[in-house]
Amino acid sequence: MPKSDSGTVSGRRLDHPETSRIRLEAVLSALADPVRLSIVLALDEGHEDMACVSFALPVSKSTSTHHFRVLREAGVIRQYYEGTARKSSLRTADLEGRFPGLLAAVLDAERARRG
Amino acid sequence: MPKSDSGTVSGRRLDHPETSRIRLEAVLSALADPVRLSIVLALDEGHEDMACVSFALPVSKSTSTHHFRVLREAGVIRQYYEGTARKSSLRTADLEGRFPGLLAAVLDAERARRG
DNA sequence: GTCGTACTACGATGGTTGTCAAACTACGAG
DNA sequence: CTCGTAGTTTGACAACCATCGTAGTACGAC
Repeated sequence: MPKSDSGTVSGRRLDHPETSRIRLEAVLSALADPVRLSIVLALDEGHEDMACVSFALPVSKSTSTHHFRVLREAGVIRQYYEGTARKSSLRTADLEGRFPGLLAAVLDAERARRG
Repeated sequence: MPKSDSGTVSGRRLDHPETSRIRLEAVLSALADPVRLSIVLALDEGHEDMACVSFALPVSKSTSTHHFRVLREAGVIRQYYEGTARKSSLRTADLEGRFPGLLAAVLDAERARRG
């Protein structure tokens, strides 16, 4: 059984792409969904230790799981288990290194749109 | 019958969104396709007066038409008729005004990926 | 151990998308 | 007018995607 570095046993492997293998198209289509944009925006505003359930998304739990997985597999977020909760954080530095200015531009645009 | 300002009669209306109504998600998903990214990259590299056919895209004519329309309706490009040819140009300034840094970041990333 | 919480996995469904071929339209040249 | 070129439109199809409900798993608390 694999152990995560936070000390808890995870029933499933969470595979994140290496920074150098993050694909531009995957990131763009990951960000091209309103629900996922909300998640990314919330993570950027300091809610790094939020569990999935605390986002109050307008979709069901299974749909949430789906969106978080899309973001993770695209390389936009990192997820790790902590007890029964799954914490998420933005891969800000990784994305900035690979696609300079991209994430910031998207976040600025979305923040402007919201008022 | 509507006349375009280039002097030729167009059989169909080409509706472009106003700059202020360009939606972030539409732009992101328009750019999240390899064929469309190729088009945008080519337009940015100075082929502004290219007709659709000169892009040598790896898809059929009708698929080309489809992709150009998606880009136009998202507000990424502008199209106008000139004889039988349909010329396209990037709405660089419009996009920069609405989503500062976004297009540049995407173009840089894609150019880097292509070597 | 049992219970509750948080999330995942599976299966289904309706909608969107990328693709094509075939038929059509608009323009310019001869 | 006829022909060729450039692009559109339509209809089709398969693949994908966002969504859901239900059932299941992993963990912490008790």
